[in-house]
Amino acid sequence: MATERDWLDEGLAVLAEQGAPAVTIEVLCERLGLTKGSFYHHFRGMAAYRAALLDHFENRFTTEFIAVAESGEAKLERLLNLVTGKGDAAGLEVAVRAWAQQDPLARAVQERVDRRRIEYLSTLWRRRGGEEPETMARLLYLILVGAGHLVPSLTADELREVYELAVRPYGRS
Amino acid sequence: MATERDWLDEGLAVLAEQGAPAVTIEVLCERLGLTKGSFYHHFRGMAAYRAALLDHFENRFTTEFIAVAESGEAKLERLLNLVTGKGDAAGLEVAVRAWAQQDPLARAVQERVDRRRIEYLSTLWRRRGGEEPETMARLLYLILVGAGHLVPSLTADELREVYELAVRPYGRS
DNA sequence: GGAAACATACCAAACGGTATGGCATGGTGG
DNA sequence: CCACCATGCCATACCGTTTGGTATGTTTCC
Repeated sequence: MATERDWLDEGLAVLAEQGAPAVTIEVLCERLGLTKGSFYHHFRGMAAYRAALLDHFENRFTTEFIAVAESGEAKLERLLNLVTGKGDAAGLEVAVRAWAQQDPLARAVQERVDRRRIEYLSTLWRRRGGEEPETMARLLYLILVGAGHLVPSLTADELREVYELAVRPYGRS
Repeated sequence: MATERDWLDEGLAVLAEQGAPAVTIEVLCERLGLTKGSFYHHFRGMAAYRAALLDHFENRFTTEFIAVAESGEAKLERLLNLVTGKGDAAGLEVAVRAWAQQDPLARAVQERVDRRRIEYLSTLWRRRGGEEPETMARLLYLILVGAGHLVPSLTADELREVYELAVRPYGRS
């Protein structure tokens, strides 16, 4: 028995592994072990599903982005781990950005996601008493995004070096 | 009358605008105003074309990356312009990175491209007498990559601010 | 010099396979 | 009864590939 949430989570997984064009009803059905009848019970059609999927992505990966960082000290450290860390988060980002280049709706979502994340980093930096929080937030975010796209990925140590060089005058966090 | 080079340039354009899955023989033929017979005159088949396309990309967008920077003073400035500047260069980067996630050959190409660019930035920084050239090269490159993926793009001024903040202790270039 | 053979670049059409979204019907368990 | 799902089918579109043919040079060789 599958819930709507299951369909959406599986969609994000397919997105991360194979990109937006691979997110089809048949692929989802096969991976979930269900059939099309089930899909059409939960969603009006493919267009509605895609919209719901983007909504799901926006909620999970901005809210979660912030929530992970907020859950404890060394917030920036946690964000770095989130980028290098668990498997397909980076792949998902890559896939969505490629999707955003072709689909206006996906682009709108990506735009909100980027803006909200940068805003959060800005308040985070301001909270620490850093200077130029807006620009510094952009710098940190560009590093995060870049690190998620580099081939091959930087090692954790290399990324830490880069990060420390970027925040040089302020020391570690 | 089309040359093999025309097919490859058009392929890069399709790649930048619509992503790797859209690079099909039919799409290329329509855009070039030619037919499939012409395609099969120049290439053995789709597999051979894709390999040639990746090769074409690697040559143009690493060699060109370096050549643009080397052609005059203020080399890092020129690289920034290359990112924000002319149209679909950023879109091409996004598309190829998405492609690299699914195709091993594309991934190998992307890996070489990233490595060569970082190596070049490293020598550039070393030439200026900067400290920690390897790490600084990675920092600069992550900013470039991140900037090319952000939605919406940073303005030229915003990007310049970020860049100046990153190289803070060394002043402008 | 001139005909024959070849090379280059392209066109038109069709084929075979596959994937896809969509839907209609029928079943099952709570 | 109804949410939930299985099965089966359709119509379509797409895509790589093959084949055969056209038109224009270009070389070869008697």
